[in-house]
Amino acid sequence: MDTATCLCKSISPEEMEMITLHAPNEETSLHLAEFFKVFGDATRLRIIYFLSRHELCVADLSSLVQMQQSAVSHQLKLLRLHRLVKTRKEGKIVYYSLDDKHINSIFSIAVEHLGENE
Amino acid sequence: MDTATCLCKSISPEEMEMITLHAPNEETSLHLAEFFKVFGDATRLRIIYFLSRHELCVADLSSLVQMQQSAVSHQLKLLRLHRLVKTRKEGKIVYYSLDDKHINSIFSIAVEHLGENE
DNA sequence: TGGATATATGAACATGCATTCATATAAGGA
DNA sequence: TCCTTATATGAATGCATGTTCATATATCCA
Repeated sequence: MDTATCLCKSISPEEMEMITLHAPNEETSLHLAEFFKVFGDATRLRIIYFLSRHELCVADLSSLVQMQQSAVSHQLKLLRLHRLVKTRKEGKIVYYSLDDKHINSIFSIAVEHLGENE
Repeated sequence: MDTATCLCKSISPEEMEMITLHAPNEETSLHLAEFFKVFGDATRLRIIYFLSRHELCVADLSSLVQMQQSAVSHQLKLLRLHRLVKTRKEGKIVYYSLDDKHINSIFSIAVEHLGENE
């Protein structure tokens, strides 16, 4: 692991410098990675799908995704932490709904990508 | 874990049925999750960033992301598997470049999301 | 052919994380 | 107040995965 000089001589030192300078810093790439990680789980994706169709309580989500209430609660906590869902409490019942308008755009692009391969 | 009937009575059985019927099947959500998982790692994100700026050989990538050549190769293999990068061989040197036009759109949306929170 | 360089890859290891189980909290009803 | 129901949460567990080390393959050069 030496300094970032181009070994292949296919790219000028100036260009190399530019690329390095404008690279996202460690913090930024970590944040981005954390964000994408949230979508990297089938259960969470299904939860997000159901919430995109209708506001739902935990029990309903639990039966829709066919997972234990505890598992769903844990996942919802993570989604809340990343501000992808919001809650509304009514007595004992907590209603969850989506809290991010970007989600659908991100999904459609991902689906496009998958559609083009194979 | 019982069948998907609405427990909260906040949503009609017909609507519940519709939501369930149109839900992405297990295979689809798994594929989507796999796709997002690829972006859920800071090292891979940095590799993708550098490749978005310039075609690069493994050694250059290795010094740019400051990781061992082996680690970079492993990650590149994963990116290749998901058809996010493509390769071009010239003698001993293998040049990598991006092979997905959706990547930038996905990134800009993610950055938007992060920008809006805090 | 032998050596050097660029890249790929398998095994090992450590860490992260999704799920489960048990239990806590909170609210409503009897 | 006691019981039931809805949700949250901490600890434990098992599996996935990123990195490293050692080594294999492939290409170029002398």
